[in-house]
Amino acid sequence: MSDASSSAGTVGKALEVLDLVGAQGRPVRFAELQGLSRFPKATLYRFVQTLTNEGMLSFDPERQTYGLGIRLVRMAHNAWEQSSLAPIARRHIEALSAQVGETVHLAQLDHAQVLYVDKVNAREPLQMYSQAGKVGPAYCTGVGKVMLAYLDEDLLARVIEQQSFHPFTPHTLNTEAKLRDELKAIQNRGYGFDREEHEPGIICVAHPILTPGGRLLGALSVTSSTGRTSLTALEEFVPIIKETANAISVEAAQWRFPDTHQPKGS
Amino acid sequence: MSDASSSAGTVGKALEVLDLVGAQGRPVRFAELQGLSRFPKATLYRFVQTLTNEGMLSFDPERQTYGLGIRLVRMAHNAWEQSSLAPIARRHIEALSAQVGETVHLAQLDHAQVLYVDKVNAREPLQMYSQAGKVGPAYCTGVGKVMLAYLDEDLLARVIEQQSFHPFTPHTLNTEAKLRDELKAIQNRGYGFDREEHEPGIICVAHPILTPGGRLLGALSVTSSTGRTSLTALEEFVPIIKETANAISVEAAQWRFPDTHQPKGS
DNA sequence: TGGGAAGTTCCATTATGTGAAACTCAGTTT
DNA sequence: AAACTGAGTTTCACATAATGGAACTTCCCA
Repeated sequence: MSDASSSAGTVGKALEVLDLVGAQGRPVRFAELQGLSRFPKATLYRFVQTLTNEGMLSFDPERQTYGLGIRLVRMAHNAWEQSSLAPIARRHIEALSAQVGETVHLAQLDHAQVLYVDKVNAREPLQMYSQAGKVGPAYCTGVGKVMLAYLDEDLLARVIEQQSFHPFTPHTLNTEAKLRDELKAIQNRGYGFDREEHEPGIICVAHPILTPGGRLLGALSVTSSTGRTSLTALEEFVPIIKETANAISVEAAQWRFPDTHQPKGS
Repeated sequence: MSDASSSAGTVGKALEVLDLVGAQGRPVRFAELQGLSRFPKATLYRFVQTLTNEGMLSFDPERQTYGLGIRLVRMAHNAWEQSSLAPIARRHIEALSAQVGETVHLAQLDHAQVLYVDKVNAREPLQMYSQAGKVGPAYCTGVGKVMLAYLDEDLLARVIEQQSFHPFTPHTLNTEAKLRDELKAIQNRGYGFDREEHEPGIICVAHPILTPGGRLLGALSVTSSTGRTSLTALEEFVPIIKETANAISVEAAQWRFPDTHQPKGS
């Protein structure tokens, strides 16, 4: 009961361990984990055992290392398929990318971060950091700022608290005040920009995706580089982007389950 | 203590709920879940709460439905990145696909099923069921049979027990005896075929990926359709496929972690 | 062949999970 | 408008399952 922030129950702790393994980016030995986690050896050991038995972690007996398990991949495939946004948006963002000839990102807000859930590359892909499944900062990406702009104040305050405001580039908005001003501008304008705030040379126009009721679903962006085009040129695409966002939103709203209850059979 | 098969601890039960949600393929209401799960209402409720708080499930307040959460997508990205096979194999299978001009699959064995972990489409993609993250039957796919052929007898017996032997097509090997004969043939030959055993018109050549020590890592296949080519023609590719499998295997073996322990800082 | 570190098991203690039942609160139905 | 319904939520006495210090077993390296 000391910090309510993360994980009270057993399940939460187990997931914490899972994240810890995932965060390393490579399979880890037990001892490494022990050093990183707040749990005593025996406790951690049991978690790792359980998770391995459950298929959420995989154990490599040759190397004596634990990695994220294959069951996760399967689950995530389901997650992606059933998330109301990504599968529906697919063909729309493909069409958009084809029309504008640039890379398109689809993102959602995950806690205080941007999660890229899908990406369609331009014919000549940019060399950049994003990728489906990757997370990025919210305060200095086009999609991130646009989504923040459509959060209600309570949540926004909490999310802003968690931003690092690390100055990735000279253009990064590195204070809450600057960010808040930007969010107001986005609210007025209805869309936002990334002015090389996260990666030098990378710019984008981003647009929110809202339910008809105004709830935030996610955001999409058209991304390019200063070498290829300019913000002014990208802004030309806003009408098409807006249309795409709308189309996704409408389709997502129609996405009802067949009926209140389903037949029980397979 | 009735069936030790699935989930003893709390974590296991929570994951069971998670799978249940995932299995529906669409967001579900609480009542639906209740009907499907073995847990009493209050217990199930708490699980769903916990999982939602943890970000493993997402709750849509408009529709009052639960879906798999966004945290899973993030985890899966990590899983894919740190699995010893998929990221390493990427460029190899891309090269292979470019060379042979056909679709290439990379698969691993997940319990008794084939999990497709990556896929590179030919220039003209086939209309077929596979996709990264999807699972398929082991006894009637090229990659599946090849992997079975390199399992040791103990495990093989257990895995075979779990095959349905459903006759997807007239060519499906629908008995254990037929399958066992086929596995022997594969062991002698070093690679295997799919002779329209899973989907009519879909054929492939599959090759195992083994560690230098002989442990099974996965399998890859070159897939095409009877309309486009023949098994005999596909068999021509075996040397290149074998080479690719080898290259992947070698690279996977070198894939050591930097050192026994890592610095603690972020 | 001994010292040390990694990995594993034990078990008394206690925190956590459990689930029947009671409650709330819509949206019906009478 | 009062009673009913059923989904969703909360409560609380009880029991199971998690906890972690300490002891034990490898396995490696000197």
